[in-house]
Amino acid sequence: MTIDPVPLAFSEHDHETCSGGVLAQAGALAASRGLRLTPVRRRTLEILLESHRAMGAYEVLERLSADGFAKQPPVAYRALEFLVENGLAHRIRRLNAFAACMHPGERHSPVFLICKSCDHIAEAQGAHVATALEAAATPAGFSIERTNVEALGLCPACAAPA
Amino acid sequence: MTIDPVPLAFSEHDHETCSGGVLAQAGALAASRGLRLTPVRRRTLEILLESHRAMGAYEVLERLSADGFAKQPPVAYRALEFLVENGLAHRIRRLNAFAACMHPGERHSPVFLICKSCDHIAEAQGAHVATALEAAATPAGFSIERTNVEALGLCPACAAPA
DNA sequence: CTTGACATGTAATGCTATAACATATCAACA
DNA sequence: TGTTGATATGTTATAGCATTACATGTCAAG
Repeated sequence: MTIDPVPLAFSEHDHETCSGGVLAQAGALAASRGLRLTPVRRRTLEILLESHRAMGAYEVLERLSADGFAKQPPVAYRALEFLVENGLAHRIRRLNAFAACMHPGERHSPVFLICKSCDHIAEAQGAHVATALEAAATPAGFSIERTNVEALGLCPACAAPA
Repeated sequence: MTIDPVPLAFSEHDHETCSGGVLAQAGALAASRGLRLTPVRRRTLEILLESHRAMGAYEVLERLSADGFAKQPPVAYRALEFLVENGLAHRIRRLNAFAACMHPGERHSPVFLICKSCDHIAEAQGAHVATALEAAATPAGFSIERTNVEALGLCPACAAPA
């Protein structure tokens, strides 16, 4: 599977299929890497996958506790950390929040497009951005390990006249 | 004045001249735009300019209160917000911190290079990054308003063998 | 010298994140 | 199969970041 040039996040789509597919990919990835996708972790990912929005850790925590998990912050933070570490979710720093990765297991340098109006988030192809970033860092003698690239703006639906 | 291709942040340099110059630029910019660079605001900028690091709001607040300003969070946050809004400082989201802008008044799409070892921050040329970002957002129909581009890694000094 | 806009002082609170330690679970191996 | 070590979870407490709300002060225009 390759990454869609146009992310679904901003379009009408069959979200059941969308999220289900990603969940399946995530499960397969975890299995192939010997990761332990435990109940809390899996459930956390499911919660993130319910929408194309970023959720704060405490919002996730609420949901988890409604499902019978403990309601202390570390529960959510640990699950989220696991997902992020293993490429199953992303941290959206601008929002102090987390979003499911829509392309788990695939090499991608995500660029997050954050709609300031509807709060939806899409993960765009950032390969060229990553290249440009390397080019900007190299003359400074800086070696990049990780990057955050986030753009705030308006998605097509919200930009369209009401 | 044009932007240095290689930022000074990661090199030995005459920091008095460096920060003094930026402060002067900032002052001129404020004057030309009719901005009120009040004592707290000016002092806040000076504090940020003392090093090429990002400082948390509470760290700035400590410094301000030592200079006789009130020691409540809004004091620091308001001054920092003013500086950021007017392009005299940047917010480094990865660190929940703030850094002085090294090129106030000049059009630039900053890319922040954050050394994870010495904590110094350089502001690199991000024009090409911005172009690539636009190119990534356009097919999604997304219109960008603001961006954050941050890279974590090692600066030349810290990457060099001890 | 009044008015209105902007800036600052101050108190209280809310949100985000982590440290530290106890307990439990699970897989590998003796 | 029982021990052990690694990993995961429960739980308490606290640290760190940020904002709301309202009172007070300052300054320039009219």
